[in-house]
Amino acid sequence: MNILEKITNELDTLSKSERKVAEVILSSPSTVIHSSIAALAKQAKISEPTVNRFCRRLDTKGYPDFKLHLAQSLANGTPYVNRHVDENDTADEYTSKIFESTMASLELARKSLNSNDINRSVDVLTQANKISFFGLGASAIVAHDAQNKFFRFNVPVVYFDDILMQRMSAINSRQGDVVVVISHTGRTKSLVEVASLAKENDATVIGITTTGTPLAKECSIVLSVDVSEDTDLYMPMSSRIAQLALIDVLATGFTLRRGSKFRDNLKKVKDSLRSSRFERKD
Amino acid sequence: MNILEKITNELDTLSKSERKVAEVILSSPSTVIHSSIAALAKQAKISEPTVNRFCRRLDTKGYPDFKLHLAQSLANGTPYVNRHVDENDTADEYTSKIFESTMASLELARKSLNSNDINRSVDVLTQANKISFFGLGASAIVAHDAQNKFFRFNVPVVYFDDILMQRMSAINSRQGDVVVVISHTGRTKSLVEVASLAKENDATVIGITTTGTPLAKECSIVLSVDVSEDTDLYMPMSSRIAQLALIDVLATGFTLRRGSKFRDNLKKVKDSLRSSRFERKD
DNA sequence: AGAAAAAATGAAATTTTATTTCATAATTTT
DNA sequence: AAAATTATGAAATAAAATTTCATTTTTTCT
Repeated sequence: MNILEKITNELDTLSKSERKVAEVILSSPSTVIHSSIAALAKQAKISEPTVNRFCRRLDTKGYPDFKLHLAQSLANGTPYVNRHVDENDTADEYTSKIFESTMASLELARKSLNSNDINRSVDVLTQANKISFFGLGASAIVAHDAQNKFFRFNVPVVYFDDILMQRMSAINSRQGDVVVVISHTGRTKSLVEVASLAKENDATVIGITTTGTPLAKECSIVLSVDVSEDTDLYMPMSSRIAQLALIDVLATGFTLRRGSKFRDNLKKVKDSLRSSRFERKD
Repeated sequence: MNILEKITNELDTLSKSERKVAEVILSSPSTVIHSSIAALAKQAKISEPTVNRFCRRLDTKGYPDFKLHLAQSLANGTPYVNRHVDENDTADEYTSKIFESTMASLELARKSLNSNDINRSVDVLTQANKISFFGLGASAIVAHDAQNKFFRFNVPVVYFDDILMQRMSAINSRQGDVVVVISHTGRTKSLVEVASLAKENDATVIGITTTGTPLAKECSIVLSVDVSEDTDLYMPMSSRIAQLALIDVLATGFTLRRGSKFRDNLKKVKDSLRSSRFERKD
């Protein structure tokens, strides 16, 4: 844990003099890491042993060790955090906030993913007779993207962003088929039903959704993508990006499982697009 | 600069004994931050003053100060970098690599964006009579996503991922229309043509592409989204994610420009979806 | 190659910094 | 209000880092 947070937390377990030390440190931690124990004691108007005791109370070995912890906390700079866009933000500000929040979400999502489930998903995907990706709204584009990727693998793949098509497709699915259902909320009724229908028809259902949602309960494998809420502007933002990163992971797992010869084919697919592009001069 | 990198850089300006110190530090920096100068000297089999001189040569005030720098470098953790997926990676490894590369790309993309251009883009978007988003392949999903977002704003918006439709739409465009053309490579012939057609017909053309591409040259406003190459598996990965983040930025700018009353409407749009979802228990 | 100069190195001394000890002061409990 | 507990700092001690300086090693220049 960050030592600065720790100081704040334990502020009330400290004695009066120790609190003075804490206050000096909190008010200007970057100065403190360059101060000797004597200098800090003087600034806080207490004695050196008090500083020492203060350090020990925070589970450090002594003053130099404490400074080390402090230095590390300061170094952590701005780890990406969700920063909310504010009414009066300049373009620069909201751009930074959005990019940083997105990065923070990716970090969170990565933690919520379980490599075991990814492995199992890659297993079933590589062995599938047919792969279908279903999503609605913002998740539709994720399904769309997945189709675009898996299509390059030369496997039977479809995507639907239409409730009825999804339903028909789910009903017609069979053993050996894999249905990937994508929904951030995991509460979209029609998608939950589609998942359940596909499962009844013996398809393997992979859910890309948040942990513990109704959709998660209907799936054979759940790939949990937990991100902080997309509350800023009432529209999905980070969630779909984290889902796309997961699609990349699945696609990568797929190609790795298929071996190097398969990857040569991918290169051919890419090269086939060349004639549609303007040449690069460099 | 990271002190570990600095040590590596200056390795050949160091004397023989100092290099021994450097090697011990590089091989196990986390041990060193808990060692005294004597302990380190002993481990490197040199004298204490040598350690001290080593520290000074790296522009630190002395050994304790050096340790502080070292601690900070260690705390910085792994700044996100592009790490390439390897044939023998485990699921955990390639998942981490993909997420981290994505984050690294977002960081890069954010730097390549110019807030002035964003501001101008938001300007023209808020004043547009009609907005069209065009993309092909992986960029098609970005266009698709943009439509999804801007549709909520209750403005006339279309998206096309079909060459002919894009062409027809471009030809029919007029003053006051905004055409957003999305292409990572910026070299897709048909898209460059579409951009040029739209421009000839007096539409404002916003290009979401890499700096200095043929597409960029045809646009009224270029939003440069530079990411490191998506070379890993011959398919677009980070590029489309960075583009999506940019769409979020534009959508956010749009709503901020429109004011708070407009945002209440967005909430209504979101709430309208509620009945299609299973209730949340919490 | 060999002498002179320069640079590098470490032992010992010194200085700085941190910690411990212990007496006293402040606070809490009874 | 006395006793017990806890907090505090002065002084002593210990530890760590730095400086000084003599010695060794390396480099440069005949």
